[in-house]
Amino acid sequence: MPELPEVEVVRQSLAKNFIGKKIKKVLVRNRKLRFKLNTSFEKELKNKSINKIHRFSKYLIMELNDKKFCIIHLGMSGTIHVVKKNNKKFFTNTSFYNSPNLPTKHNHIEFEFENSKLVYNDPRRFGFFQMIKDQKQLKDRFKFYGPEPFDKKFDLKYVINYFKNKNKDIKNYLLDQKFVSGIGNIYASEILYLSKINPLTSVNDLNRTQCKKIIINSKKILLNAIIKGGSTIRDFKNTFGSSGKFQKEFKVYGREKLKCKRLNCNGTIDKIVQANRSTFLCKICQK
DNA sequence: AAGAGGCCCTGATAGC
DNA sequence: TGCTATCAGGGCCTCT
Repeated sequence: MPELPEVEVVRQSLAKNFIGKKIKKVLVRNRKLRFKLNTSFEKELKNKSINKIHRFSKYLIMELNDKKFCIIHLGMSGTIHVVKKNNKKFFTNTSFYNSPNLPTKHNHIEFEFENSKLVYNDPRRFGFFQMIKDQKQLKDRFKFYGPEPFDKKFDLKYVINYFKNKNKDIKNYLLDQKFVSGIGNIYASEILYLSKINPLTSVNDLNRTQCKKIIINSKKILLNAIIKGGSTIRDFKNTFGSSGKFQKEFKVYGREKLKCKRLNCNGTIDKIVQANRSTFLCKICQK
């Protein structure tokens, strides 16, 4: 679930709940995430307050009052849950999980605040937490990442220039974080569908108009997803990233063999595989 | 340098 | 029912 829009929705929720709050205790149940958690992790966070919560691409960046940062990546299956203290069992019993959306397994990391808890859950453990010691190190951490779709730098000149002498499929470039940051497998399909561009098209063969469309539609799709995510998540008071109600209306993703939603198109959505990942498209209206 | 492929890990689901 | 195979929204690393 976590592409840029989902991470942004999580960021907003975390900001609402934890800005200015002090981390009283850090509990780590499993250090073996995507990267093994440093032994000093707990100590570096204990008694620190959260000044701000930023986001870059699919990364959450917690800015602490000692000017260090804690970055969080949700990987494929990471979710963050907020548990409020008004649950009686909160600090007295480990089986406090009576929030219906909070899993009982794979809750690897918890930050305890005075009146609430942040719980990090991640079955596949492709996500990670990482401490960053200062602004400079933070900048270095992301120096090989391309601009976000919203970034002014992500313009026609940048795109055309980047595609020079390249010949991968456009779908793969949308997933390439060095080119553009924050787009994942779902929205890559959606962006190309909206742009009426076949995902198999080599970037060599894209004209200016098509490049323009990709830029505009990347912004459009992601912004819309943030708005939708924000509105659907509002009903979930303590839990973020829960499945079930967190649905979006995808035009192509997951719609294999269903009818193309474009007006006056008789096409059927196909599923193909590119670089070992599924791509959904309508071969009739995506040329 | 660019591009292809393997791999980290668990859980849900499909097929037999 | 229970086994095995396949697939999942990410990104890093290695090899060619």
